[in-house]
Parts: sequence; C-alpha cells; structure tokens
Amino acid sequence: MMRHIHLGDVDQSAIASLEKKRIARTYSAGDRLFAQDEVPDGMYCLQSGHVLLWHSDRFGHKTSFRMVGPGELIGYRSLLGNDPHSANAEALDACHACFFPRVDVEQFIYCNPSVTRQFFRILARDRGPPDALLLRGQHLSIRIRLIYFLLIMKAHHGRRGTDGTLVYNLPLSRTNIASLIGARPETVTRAIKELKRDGVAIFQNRRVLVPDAKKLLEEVGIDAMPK
Amino acid sequence: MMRHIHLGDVDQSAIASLEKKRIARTYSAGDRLFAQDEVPDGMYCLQSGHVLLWHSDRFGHKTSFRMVGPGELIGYRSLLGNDPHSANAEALDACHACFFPRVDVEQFIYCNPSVTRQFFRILARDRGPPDALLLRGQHLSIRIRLIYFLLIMKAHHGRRGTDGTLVYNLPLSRTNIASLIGARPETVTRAIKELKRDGVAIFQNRRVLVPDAKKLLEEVGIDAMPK
DNA sequence: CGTACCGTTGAGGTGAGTCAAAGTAAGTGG
DNA sequence: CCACTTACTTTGACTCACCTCAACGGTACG
Repeated sequence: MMRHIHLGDVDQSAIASLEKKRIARTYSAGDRLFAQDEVPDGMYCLQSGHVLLWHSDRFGHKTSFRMVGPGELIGYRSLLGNDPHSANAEALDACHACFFPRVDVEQFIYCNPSVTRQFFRILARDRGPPDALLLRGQHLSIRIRLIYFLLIMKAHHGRRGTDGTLVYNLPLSRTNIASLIGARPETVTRAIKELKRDGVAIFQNRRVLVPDAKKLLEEVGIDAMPK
Repeated sequence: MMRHIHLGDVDQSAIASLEKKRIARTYSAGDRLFAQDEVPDGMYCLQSGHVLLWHSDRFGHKTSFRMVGPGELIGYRSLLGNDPHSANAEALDACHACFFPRVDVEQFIYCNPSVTRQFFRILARDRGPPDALLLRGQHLSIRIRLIYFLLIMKAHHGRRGTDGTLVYNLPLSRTNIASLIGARPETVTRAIKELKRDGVAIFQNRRVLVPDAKKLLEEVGIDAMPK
C-alpha cells in the first residue's frame, strides 16, 4: 500500500511527477534516517513503522520531541529552512520510507500556490512547540505529562477497540518515553505504576491500554484536546 | 526612522507596494497587539519597543517563549498556518509597530519565489523550539538557563560597551524572566544574586551588565552560541 | 547458559517550589 | 511635597517531587 502526502486538492500531474522521483528506503530498528548536524538533501514520508526525533546536547542529554508514524513527513523543517538537521531521526522498528530529493521537493513546492500554501501550514502547524508546553512544562507533574503524552499520541497512534478501550502500539522504551516528557526512566516507571493502580492506563510491553478515554481528559480537566 | 523587513535581494517594487499597505500602530506597556485564540488578520513588524509572547494554559500558568525587539516580525506563524493565535503579544514598553493586513501579506509572499523562500526560512528558523530546549530543559539548573537566556538575548538585545562590557536593556520583570526560563520569580531572584556574587552578570533594574561575555560561554561549556 | 539490555524497586539527597512576610519602587491625588 | 496605594522584589523557612545511585529481576538472543 502506498501512502501519499495529504495535500488536499492539488494539481494531480504535479503530484504524479513528484511521486516518480521518490526513492523507497527501508530501515531496521536503530537505523538513522538522518543525524543531527547533517545537511539535508531531501525529505521523507514515512510509509510504515515508527521514527523518533531526538536532539542531543553537548552534555549528552538526549531530548526527544516527536514520534512519527506512518503517513507523516520527516525532515521538512531543516530542508525548508536550509539548515543542518537539528535532530536525529531514528527508526524504532522496521520502517519503510519514501525519500524525495531536495530539487524535486523544491520544484513541487513552488509549482503551484496551493501546494506552497499547504507547506506553509505544515511548517506553521508543526506540533513540536505547542506539544512541548504540555509534555515538558515544569509546572505539570510527571503523571499529568504522561496523560498529555497519551492524549497527543491518540491522534496518530491510538485505536479504539471493540469495547471502547483505547489501544496504543508504541514501540518506545521507558527511556524513550522519559526523554519525550522530560523525566527519568525510573520516574516514568513509578508514574506508570500509579496510572495502572488508578485504572487510568495500562502499559504492558510496548502496548498501552486505556479502558476509558474520558478519564484521561478528566485528569487534565478538559473536554477535548486543543486542535 | 523606518525599519524594514529584511528579505535580501527582492523585487523592490513588490516591497514598495507592500510598504504602502502598512498601518502604523502605537502601544503602551501592557497593551496587547493580539491575544490568544483571536483569529489573525495580518502580521506585525515591530519598529521600536519590546513585545513579550506568552501562552496561558487553562490553569492560568503563564509561559513566555519569546521576547521580540525592533525589526522583528510578530504573528506570522498563526497567519501562515491559518490558525487562531496560540499566544498573547503584549507590549512591555512603548511600542511602534507596522501592521500588514492579511491579503497584502499573502499577495506579497506569493508574488515571487524568492520572497516565498524567505518566508519558509523565517518559519522554519523560528527560534522558539530550539531555544526552548535551552531555556526550559529540566536537566539544566536555573543558573544555567539564565546564562542561556543571556546568550540568546545577546543577538538582539545585547550591546557591547566601550570597555568590553556587555549591556542589555531588557524591560522584563523578574516574573517575566521566570516565565521565560520555566521557573518561579523567587528562584530567579536567588539565581541572579549568585550570578552577581560570582561576577558573571549584574542585574540592576531592567538593565543587565556582563563584565566578561567569555564567562557566560565557559559556564555552559561552549565556544559560541549555535547558529 | 551466559551476556546484555531494559525495567523495576528501594533508599537517600536536593534543587526548586511554596508560603508568608518584609522591603522597595512607582504612581496618584490632595 | 508628602501620605497613600499598588505592584514588584527580596528574604527566610519549610516541603516535596523528582533525581541519583545502586541493586535486583526479567527477557531476548547468540
């Protein structure tokens, strides 16, 4: 199955000509699609699998800021900003991705105002900044950050089971989760234990079960996730 | 004196026609250029004064993420993303700003690929996300975050005095600084006191003096700020 | 059957938050 | 010019959520 970049009503011939340029690549867990400080030579559309974007500072602190799933674009910020990659893109499991070379992306973007507009939206709506407020806000306890984490992941990675249970398939280690919400693995373990005790969420292996999604929302005191 | 948006070599007539549409506005301390959740109807170029961008969550926690100085653009993310403003833009002192109505901005952006490219860069290079890692990273002490704060502010708000002293003019309250680096005002006060004791930085009123800029860099263990 | 990696548990320490009170500065109006 | 208000800053004492460190347990894989 081929996944397409979702761009609404756009000149089909432009898309077709971009699709011709795509290069299929496969990765296994641990591989990097690109690494911090590399100069981008194109961008990726993930077909299957999961990719973690993380940044490493000079002290070796690893800060993850986005987990990408099938259908999402990767590497567009650095490409469009014409800057070296500010993050590592690491495959969490077996991945298929389409690579689009820089020149073809640029041709595509500028071929048509409506495509250009779409890319402005993609850039402007990058979830990183607003999500960071929820995932890393100092004034929020680790428990609440975990809840926000689940709420944010719901959109791309949660599936509603037959009995209303929310099921996540997240190929993330405790350490990964910790670095996403700005905590330590031990603390994540403890918070997860409490969520289980309270019947809010059950983390088993790399699966998460949420018996009642309403409880998540109650806990953070809202009726629905913003946007 | 009229400040212009810096866009490199761009069709002068396009700029001229945009400039004709600009609307000069003035604000005094505390005024809002726009408020969270409002629908953007254009964007701003700050001529003089300072503006603080901050976000308020449902619990009333105030998180500031950018202080804007003369010559900088404000409100472009929401405009280009076609979303309601996700932040408040509040004048910290007397401000002059040019407002550019949405239609005119759009015409300008799409009139010319090189302008379009520039705006992609502006969006992609938004300092918010990378700065947030340094200003709000849990693994960094408040002292270090304050140092990063000064290093980040150096670019737009620091001036080198005659004797090599670095001088900042920051119309920010302790509370503002606290909300920028993810701390409490009391903690900021204490950290500032220690920086003074160690001869690293002297905060007096709304001015900051840094006798030796090298000390800032030493403290965070780098030779220069990234980018 | 080891080795290596990840996850869990426990004990102990601490940086920053919280709370409350005192100090300071900047307006405002008589 | 001086009371009075209001808002911001500083200080000190106390508390706590999370980090750190260290040991142990589980599971996968050669």
